[in-house]
Amino acid sequence: MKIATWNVNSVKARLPHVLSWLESAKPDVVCLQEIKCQTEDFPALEIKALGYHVEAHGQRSYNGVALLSREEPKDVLRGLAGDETDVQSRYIEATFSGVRVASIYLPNGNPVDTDKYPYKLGWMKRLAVRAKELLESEQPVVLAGDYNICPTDDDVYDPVGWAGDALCLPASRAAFRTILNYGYTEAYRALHKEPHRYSFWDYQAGRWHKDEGLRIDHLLLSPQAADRLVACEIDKGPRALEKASDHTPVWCEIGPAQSLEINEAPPPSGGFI
DNA sequence: ATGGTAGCCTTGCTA
Repeated sequence: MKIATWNVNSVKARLPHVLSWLESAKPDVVCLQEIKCQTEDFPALEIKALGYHVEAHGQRSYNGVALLSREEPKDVLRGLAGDETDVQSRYIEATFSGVRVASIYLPNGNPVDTDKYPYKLGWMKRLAVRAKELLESEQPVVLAGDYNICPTDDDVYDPVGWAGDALCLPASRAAFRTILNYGYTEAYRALHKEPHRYSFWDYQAGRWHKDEGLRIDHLLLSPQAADRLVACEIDKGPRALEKASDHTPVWCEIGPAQSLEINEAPPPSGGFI
């Protein structure tokens, strides 16, 4: 089961890239972020024509998340609990083949001396509560999305220059580690040790061509999902295209559920002599 | 060199 996350920076502007990537990469589930349209304006017809179900949670102009899937989603949940006053569309969750999958667009948090940063940390606290609830369900869970967090300096092209940014501040990284410490596995880092592999390159200052990026798009796996993790890759292809999003897809492959049965050898025969 | 790019349905905001 191939599960991908991709911040598309407007699903309408990126529709041709999304369609061609679905056809070439053949993911089973795609978590989209920054669809930047209201739910009813999501270009679902074109995507459904490729055999995908669509569940969107949008808003006007900003944010917005969606789940695309080969299989029909079950138990779709829109929005992150814990703050009834929060009107930003940043969270959607559903079950596919027994795997609970969330598409997450975590707040950016900049500038850090405004109310945007406390909003980010508060949102992460609510996400941690939900992550813990899901863990206690003991099902395979994949929390995928644009976390707007560089987990370590190895995930930043210029750690010194970015040290005071909301994506790199110690409090941001600590909030991210809180979720990992509950028992989630960050799929890319579990399988790849090499530093400076990125999922986002700013449009400005030729960052893509200089490979000066950030790794901020992550897939967090519960133990029941991590036990089945067989691959995780960053697909840089879509970022190289004309009219690209500033993010590129990251995907993981979850293998079939393992049987608990153990093929034991017959018990030793014979006895005391 | 204090810039630069992209998308919104705006003429500034967000990233």
